[in-house]
Amino acid sequence: MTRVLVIDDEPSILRALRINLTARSYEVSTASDGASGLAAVARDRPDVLILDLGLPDMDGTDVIHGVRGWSSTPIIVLSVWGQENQKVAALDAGADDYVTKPFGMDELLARLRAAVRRAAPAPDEPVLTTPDFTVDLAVKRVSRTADGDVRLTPTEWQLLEVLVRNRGRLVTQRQLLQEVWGPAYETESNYLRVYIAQLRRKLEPEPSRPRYLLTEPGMGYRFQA
Amino acid sequence: MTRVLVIDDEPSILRALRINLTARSYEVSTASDGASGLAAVARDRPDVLILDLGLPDMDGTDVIHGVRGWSSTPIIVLSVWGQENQKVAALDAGADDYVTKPFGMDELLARLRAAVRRAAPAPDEPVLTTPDFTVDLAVKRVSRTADGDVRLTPTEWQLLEVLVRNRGRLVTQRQLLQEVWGPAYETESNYLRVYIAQLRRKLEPEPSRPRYLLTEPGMGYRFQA
DNA sequence: AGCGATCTTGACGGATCCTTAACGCGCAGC
DNA sequence: GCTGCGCGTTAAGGATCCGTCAAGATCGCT
Repeated sequence: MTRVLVIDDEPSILRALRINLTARSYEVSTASDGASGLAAVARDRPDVLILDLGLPDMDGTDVIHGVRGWSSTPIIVLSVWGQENQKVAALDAGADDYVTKPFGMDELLARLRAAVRRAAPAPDEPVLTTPDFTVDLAVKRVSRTADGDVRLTPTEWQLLEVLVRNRGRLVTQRQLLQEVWGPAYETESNYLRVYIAQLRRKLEPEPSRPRYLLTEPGMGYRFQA
Repeated sequence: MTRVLVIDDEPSILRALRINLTARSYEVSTASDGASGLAAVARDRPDVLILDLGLPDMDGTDVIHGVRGWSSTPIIVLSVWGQENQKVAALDAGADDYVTKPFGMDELLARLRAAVRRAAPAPDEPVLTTPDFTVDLAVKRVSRTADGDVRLTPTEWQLLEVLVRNRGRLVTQRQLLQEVWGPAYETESNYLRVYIAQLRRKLEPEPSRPRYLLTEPGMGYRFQA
C-alpha cells in the first residue's frame, strides 16, 4: 500500500485529503508544520509527500531541501495561485510537481499516481562512513573519527550532500552549481573551487592530497568512497 | 547538452519555445503533428519531450502511449485551461507533467529542469568489460584490470564515449569530429589521430597493435568488444 | 548599531589540457 | 624508384583550469 504524508496547516485541506486518499486505499499520515513534517518523513519514510508551502514555522523550499538532502521521495507541492517565482523556487529546490489551490481532486490524484509511478526505487542509505569521517545525511551531521564533530556552513553542507549522494559517480560542475547555487550560477566555477577547498580542509586528512574529494580536471568532482 | 523535442502545431508557440530553450543552451528540435512527432522521438532520442495535446492529426494520449510503449523519456504536456478529465487522462497515459496554456515561461523551464533532473538514468548498458579494462559510462570511470583507475581528459573521455556507445559499429571520422569537437571541425582529422593514439596508450595492452580501438583506413574507427 | 560568521569576488602561480605542426612509416599508383 | 596520401607519433606553445589567498559585501544575531 502506498504511504502518503501530507504536510499542511489548514485542517480543512488535511481532512479532505485524508478522506479522499484513504478512500483510494492510500495510507495517510499528516503533519501541520515544517519541523514535525521533516521529523515525520525521517520516521515514517512515506512513498510520496504532499507539501503545502504556506507553513507557519518555516519556508517551504527549506522543507524541500531538508528532505532532498537524503531522500528522493517524490514531493508534490500545494500552494495558492499566482506566485510564479515561488513555483520556480520550489521546483528547483527539488519538488516533483506543483499544484495550485484551489485544485481538482481528480487532478491531484492523477499527479499523485504519476509521481509514484516514476519514483526511483532506490532507497538511499542516509549515512556514509569512511576511515576518516562519517556523514549522516538525514541528521545533517558530519564527524571525524579522530576529533569530534565538524562544523560546516550551509553552503559547504549542501555541496558535500550532493557529492555524497552521488558517491562514486562523477558530478559535473554544471550539476553541482545548479543544485547548490541555482540554475543561474551554472558558470560560476569559482565558487566550486573555493568551497571544495574548504571542505577538503575540514575533512581530508591531507587537504593538499585529497583522498575523498577528487577533482577530475575539466569535468567536475567525485566523492571516492 | 540536453535535447528537447517540441511537438506543437502552433508556429508562435514553437517559435517562442525554440528561442527561449536555445537561449538556455538546450538543443531544440520540433515537430508539428503527432505522426512526425513520434518519428522524431524515435529518430532523435530526445532527453525530454514537450507535447501539445491539441494536435491536428491524432489524439494527445495516443501520442503519449506511442512513446511510452518503448521509451521512458519524460513528457511534459501543454494544453488549454480547464479540461480536467483530459489532464487526468494524459497523466495516467504516462505523461510526467501537465502545464496549462497560457503558461509562464519561467514555470515551464522550471518544470523542464525538474523533469530532466529526476529522469531515470539511461537504460543503456552503462558498463562495458573487456579482458583488459572496464568502462563505466554512468559513473564516468575507466579502470584497467591490471593496474588501477585510468585518468582521462575531457576530450579523451568524450571520444571514448562515442566509440563505446557505438561498440562493434564503424564510426565515421566525420561523426566523431562532429560529436566531440562540433560541426565546425569536421575536417580536422588530425585531432582524431592524436587522441586515438592517447586512448590507445592509456587502454590498449599493446598500443602499437590495437585490439580494441581499431582503425578502418579511409573510413573511421571502431570499438571492438 | 555593532559584531562575528558566512558568502562573494578578484587575482595569482602552477598544473593540466588542447591545439598545431613536423616527421616517419606503409601503401597504392605512376 | 618516386610520389602522394593517410595514419601514428611526438613535442612545444598557448589557452584553460585548478588551488589558494585575502579583501570586501552581506547576513544574522545581540
